[in-house]
Amino acid sequence: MALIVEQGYEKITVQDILDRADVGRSTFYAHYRDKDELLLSSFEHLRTLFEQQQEALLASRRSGSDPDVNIVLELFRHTGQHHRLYRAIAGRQSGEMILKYLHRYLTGLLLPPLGELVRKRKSLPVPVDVTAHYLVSTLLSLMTWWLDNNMPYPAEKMDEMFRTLTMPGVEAAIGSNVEKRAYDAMKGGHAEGGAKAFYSLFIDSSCCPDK
Amino acid sequence: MALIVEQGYEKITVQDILDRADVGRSTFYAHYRDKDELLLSSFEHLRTLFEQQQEALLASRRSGSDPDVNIVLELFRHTGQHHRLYRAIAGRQSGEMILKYLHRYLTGLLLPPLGELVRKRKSLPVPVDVTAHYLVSTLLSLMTWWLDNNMPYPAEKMDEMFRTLTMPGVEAAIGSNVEKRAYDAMKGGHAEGGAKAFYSLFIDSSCCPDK
DNA sequence: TTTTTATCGAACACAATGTCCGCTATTAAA
DNA sequence: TTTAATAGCGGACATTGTGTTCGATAAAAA
Repeated sequence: MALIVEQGYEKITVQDILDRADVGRSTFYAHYRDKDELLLSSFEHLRTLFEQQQEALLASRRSGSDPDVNIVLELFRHTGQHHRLYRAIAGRQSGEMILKYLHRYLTGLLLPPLGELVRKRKSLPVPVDVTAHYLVSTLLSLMTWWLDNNMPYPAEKMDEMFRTLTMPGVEAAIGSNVEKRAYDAMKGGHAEGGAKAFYSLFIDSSCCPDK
Repeated sequence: MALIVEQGYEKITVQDILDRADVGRSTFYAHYRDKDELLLSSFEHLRTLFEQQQEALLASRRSGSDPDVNIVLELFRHTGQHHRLYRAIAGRQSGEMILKYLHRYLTGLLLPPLGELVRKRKSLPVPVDVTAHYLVSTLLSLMTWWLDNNMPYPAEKMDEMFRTLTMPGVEAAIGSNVEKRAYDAMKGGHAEGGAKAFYSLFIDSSCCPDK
């Protein structure tokens, strides 16, 4: 991870990793097929950690008064908590391989609730897959910016900015007017109770897909 | 370009290029330092072509009744016109190098008018640099999607979708309310006359920076 | 004590990069 | 038309990086 931030993922050679980790060449290849697999496995650890924490959080909230979990906020919190690692994974110096992986993963997270939301509508100003692609790209680009600039704002502020930028547009894109209240409530700082349909795009109860 | 679409930029070797172009090894290195420089030079040709066309378009419009040029629409038109090349440059199979270059270029195009727009405002819900980063990433991601999916919609429709998705959010991000009319006018399909301030973000008269 | 397991380092084949040099067309100048 | 300059060709080469193999060594498990 340090090497990624130092010289960029693509430029790293296996020898660099060997020297830094003080490990023999054959030892490395006994564990990983190549550079990519090493990075992927590191990310997998973080991903399962995140999903376990979300599951725990969801369980604790289910008994409480507010059972909702804001996925985007939790993502910012999680990446901020492990910012040194995620800066390597999703930052400027990261590689294409892992960014594509992240894009797919986030799409899997955001697409189901979005699809559910537009299921009943017939014609949309913007097709769903475009909107989904847009949402994931935006989230990823905001995260990258945040991590690369040493997180100048708290996760909560980033979540707020993400919503401010994307929500009105998505609302227009899915041709919703019923959910106007959700956005207004959200903009006020906290959106509890009442308006669900649109806001629930990220207030998801099924955040852990492979389970 | 064909090789990029076939096997992805990163995987291409200089030998592949030599074989496909039926060119000697030393000939290649007499003209370009490496793979990157070859792609960059190809893109430079397209970029200057675009800027020249924009200049011509601007000159012809200046005499007419509507002197405005919609940069985003022109970008979609231009990339659509050379879609085979741009699919290699900005598509799924493209490399990180050129995408970063594109990002910088588009930022140079969109940042000045955006900065001009928020010059007078004191505090913003979302900082300008975040909004700029967001806008460029969104535009780039929509273009990539469009090219990779064989351009299922005309450039005009893509421009419309881009606006539908981003404009309301940007409006909220720069704390504008005066420009509400601009967005409404735009949403109607065509926004001529009247509302300028916000809409002019992309209706730019200084589209060719290096001049 | 014996066996299993993990690591090490050296060596190797292979692929790709970028450079060098001498040969040969083609083209432009003398 | 002859001559000189230019551009391209292709083979050879040093270098760097990749991924594999093998025998030796040390520590942990049986």
